[in-house]
Amino acid sequence: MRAGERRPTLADVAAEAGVSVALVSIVMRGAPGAGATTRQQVLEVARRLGYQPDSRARLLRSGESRLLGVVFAVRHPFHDDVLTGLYDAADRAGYELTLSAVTPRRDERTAFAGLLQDRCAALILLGPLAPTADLAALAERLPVVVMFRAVRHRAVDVVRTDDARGLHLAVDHLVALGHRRIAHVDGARWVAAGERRRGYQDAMRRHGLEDLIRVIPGGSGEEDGARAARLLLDDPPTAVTTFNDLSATGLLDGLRRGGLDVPGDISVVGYDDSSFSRLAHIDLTTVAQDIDAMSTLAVTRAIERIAGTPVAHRETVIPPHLVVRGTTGPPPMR
Amino acid sequence: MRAGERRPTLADVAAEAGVSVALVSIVMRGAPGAGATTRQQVLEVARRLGYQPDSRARLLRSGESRLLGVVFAVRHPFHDDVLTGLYDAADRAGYELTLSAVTPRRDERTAFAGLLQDRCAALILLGPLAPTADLAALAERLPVVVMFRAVRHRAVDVVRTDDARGLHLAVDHLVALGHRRIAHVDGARWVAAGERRRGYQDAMRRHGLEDLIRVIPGGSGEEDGARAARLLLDDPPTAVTTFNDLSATGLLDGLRRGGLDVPGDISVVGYDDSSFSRLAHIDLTTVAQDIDAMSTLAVTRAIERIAGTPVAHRETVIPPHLVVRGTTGPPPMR
DNA sequence: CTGAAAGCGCTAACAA
DNA sequence: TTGTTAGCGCTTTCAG
Repeated sequence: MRAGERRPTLADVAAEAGVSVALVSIVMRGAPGAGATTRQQVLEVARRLGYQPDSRARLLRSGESRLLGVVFAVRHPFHDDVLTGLYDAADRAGYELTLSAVTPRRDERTAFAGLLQDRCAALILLGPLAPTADLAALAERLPVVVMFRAVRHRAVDVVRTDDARGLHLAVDHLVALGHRRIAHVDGARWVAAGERRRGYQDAMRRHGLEDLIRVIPGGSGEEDGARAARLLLDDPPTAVTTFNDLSATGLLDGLRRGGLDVPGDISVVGYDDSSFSRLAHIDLTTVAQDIDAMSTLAVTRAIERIAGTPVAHRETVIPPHLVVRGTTGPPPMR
Repeated sequence: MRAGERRPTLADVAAEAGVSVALVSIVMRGAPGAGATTRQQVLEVARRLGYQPDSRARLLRSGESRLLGVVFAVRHPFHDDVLTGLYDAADRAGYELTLSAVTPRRDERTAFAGLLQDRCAALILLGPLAPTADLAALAERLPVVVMFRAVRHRAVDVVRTDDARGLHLAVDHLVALGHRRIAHVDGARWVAAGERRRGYQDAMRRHGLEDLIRVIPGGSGEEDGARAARLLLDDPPTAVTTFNDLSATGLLDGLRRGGLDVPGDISVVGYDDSSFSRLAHIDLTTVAQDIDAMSTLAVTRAIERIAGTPVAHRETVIPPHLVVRGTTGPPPMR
């Protein structure tokens, strides 16, 4: 960029084209009310001058922001896929996305504040950890759609997966293969951990296996899975469901180091269908959430709220599906 | 959000506090020129009304944007770490970041355009794939800092890793362990692949191993690594360097399936220190880039350009370092 | 179909 | 220390 050069404004284009600014505005927005010839000319001048409309001024004047703020967390491979879906959905709806990341050194509060100042019309939060009260306070100011987490508050919209059903699918799959001694590695206090644990317990009961229910303390990291493996090695079940894929990979490694073959001796099911779960040497059977559907739903819901459309349900729960890969198979013969 | 409720403006706060808008503006910015008592009062009213300054109006008026646009790609675990570093650096410098993602269905052009409309003061691009001419055209409009890629154009600033040196480190490490037959799995046409390949070749020559230079066609994905493994199994070397971690994991899997022990029979070195390379069961020796230093440098450079500070070098090249983990060891005895 | 004028929420002169 | 005033670049009436 050469110094001293000002970016061209509407007025510059208007002057150069010999028309009024209002007309240029009409042309740039593609709004009706300009002759085809004039339109061509203006467009040509704008291109030549390298004119870029200033979205700040535009939004400021028009009052409407058509801007959706998204808060996501880095190092969640899962969120990357969601962003992809959200961009698609926003694009289809004629909205822009503005992103604010949560990083190890940038908390949710900061991420929220940034978006608030940008005058987003609504916020979409991916698996926020903030207490419900904070989310409710936010929702006081603008429509808030929370994804991948249940929030029991009437001001907050929720689009999440039926996590209990996810574990039903996992257990059903294992039982169909012939497993009975199925353990679950828990997700501790993480978002959705409780529902997944209860899903596991329900499913076991439904199959008449309540006496074999076994919940192992865990967490969201690989090391949590590895720790769980150590706890299981003394008396290994024939199959394990887990809170998430990362924990499952740690578990896999721990079990193999302990001399067990997967899936020969023991089957493992993850949760999330993370990108690394697809890697050939991990090849994890896992529960996948329908990210595209959920993204579309979240954007639609946000826009409905912005428009003030009455919405019947605050919470939308999407069924997950099972992706069967190489870490599950029949139990070993006795 | 209850419908019909307008967000409070400066004027609302001023009216409520019984002072002028200018004074409120001064207080909200923390600028000098307001009495302590008034300041307290105004702040209190603002808090009570839930006033949030409108950064768009603020920026529009002040002319300065203090906004850095960042283009990153989704599904690059590496970029997550860079974002973390960039937020830190921007925060220290008193700048805001606005993110625009490249996704499988949202190309770089679109990502650039979005930021341009937001009137960023400068752009930071993480490993852009766009041709140099496009980047130069962008740099015509505002300062552009490219990271993780060499761009030979006087209008574009570059902060990148000395990738050749990265492969020198890898080869030196392997040679020190006693390896001589070291192959390199190439990154095809990807950003930086050429320099890494040349780094490998140089290092081999420096160690008098030019006759043992062996470049295997590859790519950036796991499947490329797996394919390379098949090519190597006929006549395996004792060590392999790779274009990146993902390719290395595919290679690892392919080699192990082919009956080789890593690192007993063959050592493998990745590149990037991706988060998954740290997973205990992958535990990949890899070349790490100094992300924090590079992030700080990129932000600093962008701000220098915005301010019009004369900058001596357009290109800053940072040395990488080797992270030794479990996939490298001495070559097998003969 | 086109132009003139007002004002979005804010900051920065300047005046009081 | 405080208030008044004039815009930033744009959209949006409302006249012509």
